[in-house]
Amino acid sequence: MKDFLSLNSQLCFAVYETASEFTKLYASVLQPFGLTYTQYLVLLSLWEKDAVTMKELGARLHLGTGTLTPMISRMQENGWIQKRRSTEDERKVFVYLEDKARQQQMAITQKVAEEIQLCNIQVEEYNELMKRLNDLHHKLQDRTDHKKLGRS
Amino acid sequence: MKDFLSLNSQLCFAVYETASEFTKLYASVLQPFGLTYTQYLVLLSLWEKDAVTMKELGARLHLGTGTLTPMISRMQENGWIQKRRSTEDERKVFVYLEDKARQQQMAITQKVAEEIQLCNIQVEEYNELMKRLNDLHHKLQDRTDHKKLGRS
DNA sequence: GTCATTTAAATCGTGTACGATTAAATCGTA
DNA sequence: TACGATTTAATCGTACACGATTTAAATGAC
Repeated sequence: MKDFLSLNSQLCFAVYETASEFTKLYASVLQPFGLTYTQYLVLLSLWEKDAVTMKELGARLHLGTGTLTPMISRMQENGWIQKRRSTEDERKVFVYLEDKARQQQMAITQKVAEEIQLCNIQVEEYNELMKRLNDLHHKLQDRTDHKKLGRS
Repeated sequence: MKDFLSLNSQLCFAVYETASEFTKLYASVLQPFGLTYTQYLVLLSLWEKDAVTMKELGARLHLGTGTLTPMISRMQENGWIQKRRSTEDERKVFVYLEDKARQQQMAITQKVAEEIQLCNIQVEEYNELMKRLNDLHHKLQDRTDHKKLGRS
C-alpha cells in the first residue's frame, strides 16, 4: 500500500503539472491573439471540421454545455466564430468559423510551432508520449464502459 | 507546416483529454469523501510534509495564492486542515493537517487504489508514462528558464 | 392528433486557475 | 532608526469545468 501511495502520488503530480505547464506554454503564445488554450482547441477542432452543432463540438472536446455555451459566446463576441440556430431543427445550434479565424490560422500555427521548437522535443518523443497518453486515456475509458455494462 | 499542425493538434488533445479523464476518475472516487482532485493533491502534499507555509504549498503544487487561498479556506471549513498565522513572522501562514485528514488517509488511498486497479495499468506503463511526462515537463521548464536568462 | 418522452441548449452553483493589484509585515541599509 | 524595497497573503476580475436543473423543440406511441 505504501508503494502504491508513493507511485500514485507521483503520477498524480506528473499528470497535473505537465498538463498545466503545457497549457501555460500555449496560453503565453495565444495571449497576443486574445485566445485562451481552450478557445484554441475549439479552433483546432473547427479547422478540421467546420459547421458543427454545439453537441458535436462538445463531444469532440469532451465538454458539457455548462462550459461550452459561455465560451462559444465569448468567441463570437471576439469575432472568431458565428453561432446560428438551425431552421430545420430549432433545438440545434450550429457553429461556423468566421473569416478572422481562417485568416489567422497560419499566423497562430506559426507562433505555436516556434515556441514548441524552443523545447527541443524530438518527433520520436512526441509520438511516444502521445502513444502513452492515448493508452492511458483508453484504459480510463474502458474502465467506465465496463462499469456501465455492469462490470466485465 | 501541415505536418506540424496535425501532430501538434494531436498532442494538444491527448494531453488535454487524458488529464481531464484522469482527473475525473479521481473526482469520482473522492466525491464521497467530499474532496476535489486539487484538494486531494493538497492532502498528498501534506501527507508527505506537514506544517508548511502557503508559499511553500503553492510552490509544491505550482499554484498561486489566487487559487490556493480560497481552496485552503474551504478545506479548513470542511475540517481537513488548519491555517495558523505564524507569530514569529506575521506575514507567514502555516497549514497543518487535522486529525480527520490523518485518520482518513488509508481509507482514501484504498479507494483510489481499487479504482486504479480496474484500469489494468501495468507498473512498466506507469513508469514509462511518468518518465515521458517528466521529460516533457522539464523541457517546458528549461525553455522558460532560458528565456529568463536571455535565451541560451 | 394529443401528450409523454426524448433531445439540445441554456442556465445555475460551486470550485479551480491565473494574472494583477493591494495590504501588511519584515528587512537592508544609509 | 527611519524608510524604501522586498516578501507574503489576500483580494479581484476573468475564464474554464462540471453536475444538475430548466426550457423549448421535436419525436413517438397510442
